[in-house]
Amino acid sequence: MDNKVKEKYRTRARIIKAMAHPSRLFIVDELSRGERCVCELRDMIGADISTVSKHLSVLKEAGIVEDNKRGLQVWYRLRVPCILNFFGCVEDVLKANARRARNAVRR
Amino acid sequence: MDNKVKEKYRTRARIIKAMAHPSRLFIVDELSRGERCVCELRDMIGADISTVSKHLSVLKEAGIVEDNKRGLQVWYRLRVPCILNFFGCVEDVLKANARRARNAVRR
DNA sequence: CAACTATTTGGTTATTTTGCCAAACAATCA
DNA sequence: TGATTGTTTGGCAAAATAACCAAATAGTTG
Repeated sequence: MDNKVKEKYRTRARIIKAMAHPSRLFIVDELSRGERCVCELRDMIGADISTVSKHLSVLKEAGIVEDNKRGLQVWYRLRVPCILNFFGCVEDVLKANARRARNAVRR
Repeated sequence: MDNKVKEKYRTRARIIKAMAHPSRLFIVDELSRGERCVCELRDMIGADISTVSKHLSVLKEAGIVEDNKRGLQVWYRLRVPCILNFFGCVEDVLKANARRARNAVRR
C-alpha cells in the first residue's frame, strides 16, 4: 500500500473512529432526533460536563456534528444525516452474532 | 442513561470500533471484492504478519469477517455485506469537510 | 462591573491499543 | 519423521484514548 492509499484509509478511519465510543454513539443517535445542548446531553449521559464536551469536540472535529451558540448554550446537531445508516448495519452484525452464539451452545 | 441503555451503546460501539483503524478498514474494503488469505493481505498492507493476523482477529471477534482454513492458508471473507454502506456515508462526511475547508480559506 | 451560568481547555492518571519480535501451532511435503 | 510454509499467540514498549478535576472563557443579568 503506497502512502497515498494509506492516507486514504487513515482519513476514513478517523471518521469512523469518532463514532467508536458508547457516549459518542449515543450522542449521534440522540441528535438524530433534533438539536441538543451540551447540558442536556450531559444529563442523559451522566458524565462530567468536560467529558461530554470533549466527546462533542471529537465528533465536530471529524465533521459529524456542528454547533451553534445561542446565548449561554451551545447547541449541537448532526451535520451529515446518513450517519444513521451505520446503525442498521450494526444491528445486522449483532443479529448474526446472536445466531452464532446460539449455534455455539447447541453443539 | 441506565445500565441497560449503556450496555446497548457499548455493544454497538464495539462493532464500529473494530473498523476504526486504517488497516482494518482496508481489509474490509478489500474483502468486499472477495476472499483473501492472510498472506495476501499482509503483502498489500505491508505490516508484520502477526500485526495483520491480530487485525483480522479483531474483525472476526466483532463478527464482521469469518475465516476458513484450507490447507496451509486461512481465507477471510466478509460476514455481513452491509458493512459497505459505511463507506458511502464516510465519503459524504469527507465531501462536507472539503467544502468546510474551502469556505474557511475563502473568508 | 460583579456574580452567575454554560461550555471549553489544560493537566494528570489510568487504561487501551498498536506493532514488532520470538515462539508456538498446524498442515504439507520430501 | 524432519523440514518447510502459513498463521496465531504471548510478551513488551510506545502511543493514543478516556475520565475527572480545576481553571479559563464567553455570554447574561442584576
